[in-house]
Amino acid sequence: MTIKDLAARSGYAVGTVSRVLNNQPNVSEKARRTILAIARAEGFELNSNAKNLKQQRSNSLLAVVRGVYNQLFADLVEHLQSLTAGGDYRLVVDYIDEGENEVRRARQLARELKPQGILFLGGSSENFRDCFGDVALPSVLVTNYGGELGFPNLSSVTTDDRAAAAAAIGYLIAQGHRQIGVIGGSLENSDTSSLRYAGCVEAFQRAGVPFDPARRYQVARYSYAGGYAAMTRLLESERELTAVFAMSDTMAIGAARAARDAGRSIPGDISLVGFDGLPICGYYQPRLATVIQRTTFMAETRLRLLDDMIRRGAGARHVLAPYELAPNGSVLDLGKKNEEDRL
Amino acid sequence: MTIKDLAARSGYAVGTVSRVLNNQPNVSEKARRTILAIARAEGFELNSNAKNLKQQRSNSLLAVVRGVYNQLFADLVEHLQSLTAGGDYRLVVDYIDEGENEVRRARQLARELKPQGILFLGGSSENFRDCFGDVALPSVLVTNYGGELGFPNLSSVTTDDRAAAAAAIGYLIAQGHRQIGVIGGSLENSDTSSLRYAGCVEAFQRAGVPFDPARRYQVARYSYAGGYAAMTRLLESERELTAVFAMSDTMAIGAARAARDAGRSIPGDISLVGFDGLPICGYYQPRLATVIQRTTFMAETRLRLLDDMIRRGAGARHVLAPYELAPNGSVLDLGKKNEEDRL
DNA sequence: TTGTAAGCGTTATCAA
DNA sequence: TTGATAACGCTTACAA
Repeated sequence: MTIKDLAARSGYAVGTVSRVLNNQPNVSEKARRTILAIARAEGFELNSNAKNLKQQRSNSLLAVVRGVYNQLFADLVEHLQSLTAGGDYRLVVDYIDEGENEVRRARQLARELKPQGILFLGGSSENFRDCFGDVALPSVLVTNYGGELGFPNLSSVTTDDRAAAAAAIGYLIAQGHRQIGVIGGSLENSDTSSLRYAGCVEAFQRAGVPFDPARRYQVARYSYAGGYAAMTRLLESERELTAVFAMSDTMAIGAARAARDAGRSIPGDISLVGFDGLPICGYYQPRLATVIQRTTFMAETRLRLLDDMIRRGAGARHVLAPYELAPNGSVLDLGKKNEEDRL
Repeated sequence: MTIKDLAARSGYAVGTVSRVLNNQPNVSEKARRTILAIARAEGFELNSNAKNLKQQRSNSLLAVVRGVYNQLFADLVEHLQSLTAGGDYRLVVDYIDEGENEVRRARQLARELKPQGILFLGGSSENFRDCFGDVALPSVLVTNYGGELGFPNLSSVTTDDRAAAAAAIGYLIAQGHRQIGVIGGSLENSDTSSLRYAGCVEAFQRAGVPFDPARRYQVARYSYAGGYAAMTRLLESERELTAVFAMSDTMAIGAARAARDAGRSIPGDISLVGFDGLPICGYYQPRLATVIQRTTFMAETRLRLLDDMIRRGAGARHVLAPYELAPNGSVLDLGKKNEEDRL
């Protein structure tokens, strides 16, 4: 079933059929009704390959997700999906491993799919610096700040990772903790981790609390198992630790398991703060203190920025998403505890 | 950059270029080398719209995922993604809400994308009975048994939900529990829930343990919040409950939170068994007993079945995936406990 | 308001 | 082994 068949069946020419199907003007009501009726009866759908070929573009948005096991990305994709569901764009999601180059991948897929824009979930500045140059499509980088890259077609929506991490450390310090470990990603491969790391260091310095990265910063993959392994190493060498900040909730939960397996209680012996604000935080035992990233806001903003660039030719913008520190049962108030101990 | 340009640049004709790019025979080594060199240098990619238009099909597999917040599906999609990553197919993932009709959606998308096959994650027999008739593509239904539907182009890979649920209940009974609640999906909308429900009833009957569905079966959405709400209702009306089986790990974790918020301990007061075998089970506190679904096996089998149907014209097959009951800290051995109490 | 026809980038057939 | 060309289904000028 093609528009030719529709034309034959309706007695109109293909041009008219096409105009009707695309809601264009200059078509008589009669033609519109007749043609639509037949189309509906036959369950006719335009062939998007032919359409895209002709128009030299498709109606799709390409989302390249780097890091398959990242629960936060899953959340974001879900939001994106439901936001685009009714709209003008079709979302094509592609997942790649953390080790791969997301920009090169996007470039290749873009040649093939001719999407209208690209969304990057996760990614590293380095790859953008190296390869983004010849990507001409409007793009949005999520969970990474793209401001200093200076590409005119690359917007970004990201949490202020530096400030957010500093807030997490500040919170632990305010609760009386001084012996604090940090679990995060590799500082070479991950901008996000680097920014959060910088925020941690800043918070420690500001409060005059000593922090020896060589001993107290443990690199891990963003997964339960990664958090588990990192915590195990921390507990072995740093016996006097009273708190740990993990750069993702999944790592924090892995860390909690490791602590318990090592005979430490949460938060009795070790207080724990995560990052992301996944739904599980409120259901974990104890409820997990975390830095909430506003996924709904981020998803909406992304789409808006991208749409502005595509439809209105807007320039690149860089938006910081609000974050929120969520105190919870996984953190013990040491000040209070010491006071009670004195009594 | 099109193959015409490539032809001009290389001095060969488009036909030759096309043959080279598609690894076809009857091309001289020299032509192959020359053309590939230029293509690589220019970063040339075939336009898949034109290709698909011409070939009347694409190289994609369509995966329609029904139930956006289902963590198990996320797991399965990840597996699928990594399995297809290097291969001949491109995976296009589409997420729809639990309320939507997955078959109708697939039919529409199929017209547009011309995929080679369709994967359904989640779905209900009813929709298949109503709408699958005019879907001609090889398809695989996952997490739902499709055997009795009798479509020649619809395979299925599924856990034996009935037996698996019976095993979960049997386990609780073996541990001495007699007052057992069940949390699961709507029996009208979800085949999976219905099968698991039937397995529960069967296990109760076999063991001679009374079970009043009206009071002890609570319908919930497959989410933390759904489990929480269902558990809250259960605890209010059924004070003497000692154990609960939830038809997903997420619901089980929601239920655990509800129990604790109601002042009950896990597993001291309430034992808990989940379903799916998500990674979180081993990290939750206490570790969550569950019925493990073998996601890797399921993902691999699916692809194999689909590939057999596409490439070798194989008929529909219905495979039951192995499941495994994983006992864990969230279940209290009441027999043992009673014995200890006596001493 | 409608019809006609060119052309999008590719594959595949047939002739050379 | 290579080249020329029709065709895939659609959009869009342009003509009627």
